[in-house]
Order: sequence, then structure tokens, then C-alpha cells
Amino acid sequence: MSKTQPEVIHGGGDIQNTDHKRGKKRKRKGGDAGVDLRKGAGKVTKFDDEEQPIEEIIPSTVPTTSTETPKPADPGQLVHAKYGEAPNAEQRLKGHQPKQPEKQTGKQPNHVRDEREKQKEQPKKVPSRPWKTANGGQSTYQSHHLIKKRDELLPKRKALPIWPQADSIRQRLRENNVLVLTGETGSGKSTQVPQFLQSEDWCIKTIAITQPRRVAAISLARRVSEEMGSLFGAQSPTAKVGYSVRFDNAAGPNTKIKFLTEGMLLQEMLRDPEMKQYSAVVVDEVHERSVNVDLILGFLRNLISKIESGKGGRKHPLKVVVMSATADVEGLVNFFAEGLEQDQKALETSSVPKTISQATRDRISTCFVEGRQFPVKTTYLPEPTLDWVECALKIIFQIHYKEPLPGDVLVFLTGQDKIEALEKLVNDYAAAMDTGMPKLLALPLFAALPQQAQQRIFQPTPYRTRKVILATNIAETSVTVPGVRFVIDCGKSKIKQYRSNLGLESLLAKPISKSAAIQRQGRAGREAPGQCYRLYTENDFKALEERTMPEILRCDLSQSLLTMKARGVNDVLHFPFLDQPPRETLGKALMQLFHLGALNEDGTINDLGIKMAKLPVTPMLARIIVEATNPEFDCLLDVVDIISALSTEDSIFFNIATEEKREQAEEARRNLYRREGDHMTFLATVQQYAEEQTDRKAWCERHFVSHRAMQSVMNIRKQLRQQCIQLKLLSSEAPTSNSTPNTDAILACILRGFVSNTARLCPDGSYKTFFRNQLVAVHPSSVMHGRKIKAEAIVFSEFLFTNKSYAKKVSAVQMNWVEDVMKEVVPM
DNA sequence: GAGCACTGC
Repeated sequence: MSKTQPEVIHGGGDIQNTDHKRGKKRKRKGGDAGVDLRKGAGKVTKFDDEEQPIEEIIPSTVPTTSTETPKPADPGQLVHAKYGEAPNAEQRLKGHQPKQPEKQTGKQPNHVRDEREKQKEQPKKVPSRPWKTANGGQSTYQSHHLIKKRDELLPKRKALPIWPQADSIRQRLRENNVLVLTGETGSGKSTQVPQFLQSEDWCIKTIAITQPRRVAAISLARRVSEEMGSLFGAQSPTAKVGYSVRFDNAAGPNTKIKFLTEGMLLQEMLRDPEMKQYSAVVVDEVHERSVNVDLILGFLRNLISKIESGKGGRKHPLKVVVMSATADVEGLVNFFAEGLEQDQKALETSSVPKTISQATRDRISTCFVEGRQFPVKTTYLPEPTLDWVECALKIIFQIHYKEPLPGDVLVFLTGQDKIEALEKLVNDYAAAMDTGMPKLLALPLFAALPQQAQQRIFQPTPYRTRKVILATNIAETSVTVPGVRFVIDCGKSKIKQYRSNLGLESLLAKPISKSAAIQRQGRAGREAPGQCYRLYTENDFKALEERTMPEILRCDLSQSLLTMKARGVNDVLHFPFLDQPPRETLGKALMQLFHLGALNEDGTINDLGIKMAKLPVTPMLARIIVEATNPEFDCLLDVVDIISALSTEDSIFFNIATEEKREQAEEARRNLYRREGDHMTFLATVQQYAEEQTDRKAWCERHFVSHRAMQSVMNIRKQLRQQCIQLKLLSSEAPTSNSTPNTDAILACILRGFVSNTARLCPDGSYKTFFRNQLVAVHPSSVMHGRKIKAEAIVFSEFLFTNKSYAKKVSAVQMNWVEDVMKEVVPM
């Protein structure tokens, strides 16, 4: 048996997985030969040692704590897969979402439905009649395979902490419509709760279960379909388990359990406010408090109040399960109870009732499930330190000298600069270690790191080596690092905060919250008892905030408010927010929407606003798209290309580490760079990439452009074009690429969306914003950075404060253009 | 001369 998790997690046996395994086998055979997996690439030997136990590979001289090592197939660990560990690996290796077979939307023949009904009565029975697969044949074999897998998984499911509570959970939801379920990490709640509910009498429609991240939605869906012995997603229209994430909808007419990202559920709520296609909505990972989760909870609270007071148009029940890892049960119960109480007292009264009666509170069920976590011993610094990089270095070596192998170290740092600094230090000191010592392998981990480098944390630790993973808070939620027994926590993380009065985002290292510190600490106890070193004093810990400030209190609300308005929530000031954003922030966001032309003077949404809300981009970018359809400008396709590039998360022009490489890259990118600025540079890049028909990957390599980013750009571009056709902004005829882009028209449109992000050149060569006269520097990542001849005015699509105010994604404009748009937007 | 982490019709 292998002790590594990724293999345990998928086992689905598709080609990617097999490759993944092979890669690791080679690696393991290579043993202490080195770290670089790619060395052996291509030379596939034999794989008959597939099941060779790790003990036979690692000589017995290596100190192990094998008695503490949990069973590799621990279902508790499998649940963690939703944090994206293995599928993340798989997916990121591919560079984009796994391609699903063509969606099959054909109507279900009656016999299939009958099968479904039968199965519902006797969930353990196998459908006697194998379904037809797209390629025919194989289905019987496949069905046996699925059932075998399902039966194998059943004992593991039964061992999950949540299993004994199944009846209790079902009972509580029969009594009440809302259940608040606190399930610690490893309890199995995400995979089991939907399965507990699917055979209930009230459950005649689909169960939706939301996830903050795409990979989590997909990997959970795969896991649950295996546990149910069902096909998965788009494999067959009869599949009972599906998922829906951006660019990839794998749910069909027979989907009983559907995992979706929070954003997708919100979009569905726009089309179907009463959620008639669902019998239950399970909101998972509520403790992460994403903006989307807050909106979903507000909408659900309104909907439940409406249903319970008999006003809804729904014909069948709707059950809501709110699942959280931390125990803020009280807050969530009160939140929903308040909705019920308020409804009884007639919705007109806007004042929130101060007291909630016990009777109302009893209408919200609660449930607590313990997790599966090993104890973690925590150590604090006796005195505070300023240099925690140095401090982390000492502790790493202290652990390495004192503690037996295996046991990797995970260090939480704030950002790339600190990670790279510490990486260098660890490597330098490790090189000077006594040759008799086990080796140390420092592995950086942050989102901007190329995928291949990120994958290294999943490769098995080489012989007589201890991994030291140096990570940002990507390792807190998104990536589960296997093999960690020691955590070092610097107590800080970089947080993005939007200041609506300045229209500026800041990205600064701030102290983390207690719950984040506990989350980090817990990463040491996933596989065995662990240790956590906090690089601050116990008093510092006690002084931390209890919870991380929810995102909704620190982000630009204009997009959320536009979504709400489009869904018919006009009075956004009285929307039930779990945490009420300051009135001023709401007001600023409303003003912004008004200036963008999305709202009427009375604050109601207009046709333009409805169109903007339907575009999957920020309101500013949506306004630019609509502006481009103005006959005066007529540059929609070019603008869509630019917006696609602006809205991809990873940068198209990745950073280059060494000086000589950088010069090489500048040279290679020269025919992409445009003197008009970043936006026209993006346009040239997208268009040249799109024109490349033979080998786009090679094109990217030649131009030092990120292929992964460009694939994502093309996905967004396709989606935006489709949406433009639906909104009748674009005629459906095949779009033809323009001869020469009309720069002036394009920049005029960009100006319309970003009037407030404009600055003029001052005599001393600096830029100051038009509105607030605030000093702003052109970011070094811009093609406009360091120009000798400076533009008289600039427009920028990002405004960020780190060590000073930076304009990112900048274009040169003429002073009178800015004045013209300003007159139009804010008539004086 | 610099880059916390997610996500959507």
C-alpha cells in the first residue's frame, strides 16, 4: 500500500491518474537520486511493484514512527481531498479544467426513470438493466466495477464520525426546514450529508451542495458518485451525481446530488428565485465566509421565511443545511430565526427584533459532529520577534536535528519575497550540514508559482529527507500538504482590503485571527500527532481577533449589489447580511453603479444594469463591454479580447527570475508590447495567440507568455462572446477579426468604465488622480513603467496599495478624453 | 522595479 494520498483519492483509473502514479513510481524507484522527477521522464520501466509497501522501499535504518501512521485509506483523509489536493494536482497538470464528454441532454426513456424509482426504494440494489453508454458495450463490466467500488467504500463511510448521526440529521430535517451543522475537519460531512438526505420522502428533487472552490466541487462529486456506485457527471445522462462549475456543467436531468460552486448557485438563483429545481440546499464551508456564501445565506433566509409563512409559490418542501467547521452555531441560528420572527411581525417593519423567542429558535435545528484530528502540541516564543524569517530558520533546524523522520515541516509565511528569502537560507544552511544527517528539501508554495513547481509538494519525500514546505495561506484552505507533522506559523498573512472612499485596494501583511491560527495549527495533526510553533508570544495569540473579518466587510460591493438588484432585491440596505457592511460602503457602491449607468436616479435597476449583471465580469468591465457596442465606437470584439485578459486570475506575462532571462523575455515580447499601454498589449497578445493555429503552446514559449493563462483567457473570451450574442450585443454570425484595432475607440470605452481610475501627469513627472489628487505610481509590471516620455494622462484598471499606491494595467490617454467622459458621468 | 487566496451567466 502506498502511504501517499493522491493515489488513494482518485483511484478512478483514468489516464491522467495512471500517468500520475507512474510518475511517482519512477520517483520512488529513483529514491535518493534527486528531487527532479523530470529527469527520468519518458523512460518508463515497469510498474509491477505498484503495491510494494513503503517499508520495503525505505531501509529499516531510517527511524520511522510507523505505529502512528494511520491507515492510508482513512476515509477522514479522503474527505480532505475536497481541499483540492489530488484533483488539484491532476487538474493543474493538465493546465485547465478536465474536458468532459459532450453533454447529453436527451430525454430520459421511461425505463430509466423506473429504475431510479426502484433504486430509491432499495438503495442497495443494483440496477438490473445496464444503461447504454455513448460507446455501447462495456456497460455491464462498468456497472460491476462501480458496484464493487461502492461496496469497498461502504465500511470506510461507516467509520466516519458523522455516520452514527445519520438518523438524527434526517429526523431534525423532518421536523424543521433549517439545520445548522457544525462538523470539524475530517468528519465526512461534505460527502455524507447529501447521501443521508437523498432517500428522504421530502426529497423529490435535486440536492444542491455548494463549495467555495471549483476543484472541491468536482472532486467531491467524483467521490460521492463512487460511494453511491453511480456514474459520474457527464459520463452518462443517468448519473445521479453531478457538478456545475464555470465552463463545466456536468449535471443532467437525473442528477440527484449536485455539487456546485457558490457563484454558480447564485447565478441559478437569478433565474429561479424560488429554487424550484431543488429539494435541499446544503451550504458547505460557511466558516470561510466568502462574499458569495453571505449572499446565498441572505437569499435563503428570505426564501425560507417566505415559504414558512405560506407565501411561496413552491409546491414541495425546501430544506436548508448550513455546514461550518467552526462553532459559530449561535450566530447562524439567530440569523435564520431572526428571519422567521421578522416575517411574523410583518416584513414592513425594518427594525430587526432585538429578542428572538426560544420557540422561534427551536425552529432551527442544530447538530455537532466531531472531527478526526490528532493532538497538536503548541509552542510559543517567550519574547516577541521582529525577524521571524530568521526565527523560522532556527526552528526548522531544531526540528530537523531533534525529531525523527518521517515528519515534514510546513511554514506559513506572508508572501513570495519571504518565502524565497527563507528558501535560500534553508538551502544554504542545509548544504553545510553534516553529511550523516538526513537531507532537508525546501519547497516553496504560493499561487503565482508555476504549476510544475507546485506539484513537487505532492511527490513522495525522497529517502532520508525531510521536506520543508514554505507556503502562503494557500496551504490554509486550498491545498492540503501531505506528510506534515510540524507547523511553523508566523502569525501574519497578506489581506486585500478595499477602501471604497479611495477606490483603492490595499494588500498588506496583517495579524491573522485566532481561528486562522488554529486552522494552521491543525495542519500538523492530519496524519499523526504533531507540533506547532507560533512565532509570537502566547499573549500575542490571546490578543488576536477571534475570527477573520468576513470578506464582505472588506471588498468592493458594487458587483454584489448589482446581482441583488438584478434578482429583485431593490432595498439593499435592508438585505439580511450575516455581517452588515457599513452604510457608507453600501452607499459608495450604489453611487458607483449609478455612475456606471446601471441604476436609475431612484436606485432601481435599469435595462443597462440588467445587461451588465448578466455578464460574468465586474460592473466596470461590464460597462466597457456595453459601451463598445455604441456605433460611435463599434469595437466590441476587441474589447471582449481585452476584458478576457483583464479578468483572468493569473498573469499572462509571468515574472522572470533572472536578469538575463528577463532581457530575453523583453526581446521575445517586443512585438506584443504596445506603446499605447497594457490594454492594447493584451489585445495584441490575445489576437496573435488566437491566430496561431498550429502550436499555441510553442507560441507561448517563444513569447514568454503563460500558456495556462492564455487558455483561461480563451475560455472567458468564448463565454463572453456567447453572452454578448444572448444579450443581443453581438450578432450571431461568426465573429471576424478586425483588420486594425481602433485604439482611440477602445480607450474611450475603457475610460467609460474606469473614469475614477484616471491620473494626470504632474510637472515633477509623477501622476496624481483626477478625483482626489492622490499620488500614484505606474506599477513595474506595466509596459508603461519607466517610460522616458510620459503620457499626459493615464487610465488604469487596477489601483493597489502595497508599499505605495500603484496603478496596474495602465494605458495612455489624452487629457481632453478624460474631461469629456467626466462631464458625461458627473454632470457639473 | 514588484506579485495573500478564491470565484461567475
